[in-house]
Amino acid sequence: MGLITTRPRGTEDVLPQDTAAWQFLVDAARRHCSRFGYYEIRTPTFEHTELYHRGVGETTDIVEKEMYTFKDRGGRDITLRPEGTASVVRAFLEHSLGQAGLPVRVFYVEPMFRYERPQGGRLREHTQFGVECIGAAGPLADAEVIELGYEFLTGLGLRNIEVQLNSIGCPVCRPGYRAALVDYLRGHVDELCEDCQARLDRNPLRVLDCKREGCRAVTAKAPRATDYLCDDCRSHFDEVQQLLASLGIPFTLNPRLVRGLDYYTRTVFEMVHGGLGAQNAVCSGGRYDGLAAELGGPPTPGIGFGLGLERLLLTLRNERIPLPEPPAPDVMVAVAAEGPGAPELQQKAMVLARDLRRAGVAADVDVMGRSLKAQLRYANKQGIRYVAVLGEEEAASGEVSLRDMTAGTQRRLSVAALVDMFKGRRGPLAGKRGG
RNA sequence: GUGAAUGUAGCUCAAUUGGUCAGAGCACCAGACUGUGGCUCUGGGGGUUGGGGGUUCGAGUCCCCUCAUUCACCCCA
Repeated sequence: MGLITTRPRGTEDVLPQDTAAWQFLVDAARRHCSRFGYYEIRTPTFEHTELYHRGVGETTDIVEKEMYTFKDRGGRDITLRPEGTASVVRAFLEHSLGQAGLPVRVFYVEPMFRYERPQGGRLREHTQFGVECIGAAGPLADAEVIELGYEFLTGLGLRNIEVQLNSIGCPVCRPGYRAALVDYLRGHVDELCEDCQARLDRNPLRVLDCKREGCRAVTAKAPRATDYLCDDCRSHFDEVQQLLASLGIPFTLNPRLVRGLDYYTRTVFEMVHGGLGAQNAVCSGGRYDGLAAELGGPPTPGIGFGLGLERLLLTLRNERIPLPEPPAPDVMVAVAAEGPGAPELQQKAMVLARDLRRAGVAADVDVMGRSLKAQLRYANKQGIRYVAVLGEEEAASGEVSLRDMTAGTQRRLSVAALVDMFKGRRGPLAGKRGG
């Protein structure tokens, strides 16, 4: 394969046989969100690079090494969106969306770009379904957002979704915790891996989710964020848990859960599913009470999550959860053409197909000029159930021979009767198609 | 960015220790007494063996580089 017939690394083509499943997922997300009173928002695919430096944080992996950043022809510093929350909060501030009343509840389904080494369930371009609830500071909003994500996943038929929950405090209590954590870790520096030794100064909380055995052994006995929460954070976290319990959403507390983005405060969560390999988080999010102010707007609390659709699709397929296949046309108009009369019959076939389509029927027609046998083979392979054969004889009497490919039966009927027969049908018949 | 494995027709894979080894199955196209699919049979198209360089009389088979894929790490959706 040459360069021009190969897609860029970490990207994916969604082929015709897969688009029905994609549309189903996106539709499901939209319906689900509208049930919760969330409205769709669309933001640009690229933003000023500064938005992510300020919003996501200078020391995060995303900003340090994963962004697709470039200068446009006007010399502006631009970055392809690596995550959704910063853009949404930016739009919230730019358009003063809060004026319409709080909270502002929105969702999006948009592509994200991160320069990472591709792996199962991890791409350089992926699609994220995310929601944001902006303006509500209390635990009710946390519970609502988590409920929305959890019900979405289980509603698709997924079993064994594990909700992991933690609280990483706020500007009041986190410094104290951070100091305690650093203090503890300093006593075990030599047991930490190189990466974590570097993290100690830059972003000590991140040492907690290191997977290396040595580090895990150290952090297993490290102070926990939840033991250092201030009174407000403590009660907030307790109430979130009570609410989840009363909503019937099972969860487990994971003190190692810290999330890689700087804007998180208080509640952070992930929904994981086994069978995804190392990339097992299908949905994750948290509260970001300081983000709006960080971006120069009035202090405004918020909470949301991001959910990777490629990863979700992978999980659904692994779990053998049935997904829609693209429907085949209802009927195909085939031409039984012999000799000099062929062009005229082909024209009539095109006209008949047009009339069917005008009547709302999904109709295929041969454009290859192939033999009747080949046309039938084609119809069979495409899963088209009915073939209307148009030959000299039929054309002369304004009829077609309608063949039912499933039953193997055939009968003559007028063109008008054919259109009527399909006209009443609601939606295309299901059929198999492609690979 | 680190480590490992892999890379032969659209797909799944063959090809003794480097020497007719560029093949098979499926798929595709076309035929099988000429207006009819699915089954069967016959025939056909299709690959500069990911790309580049090197060793050799000769490389898909050995060496180097590069690109890509997969898995793990890093991290995340």
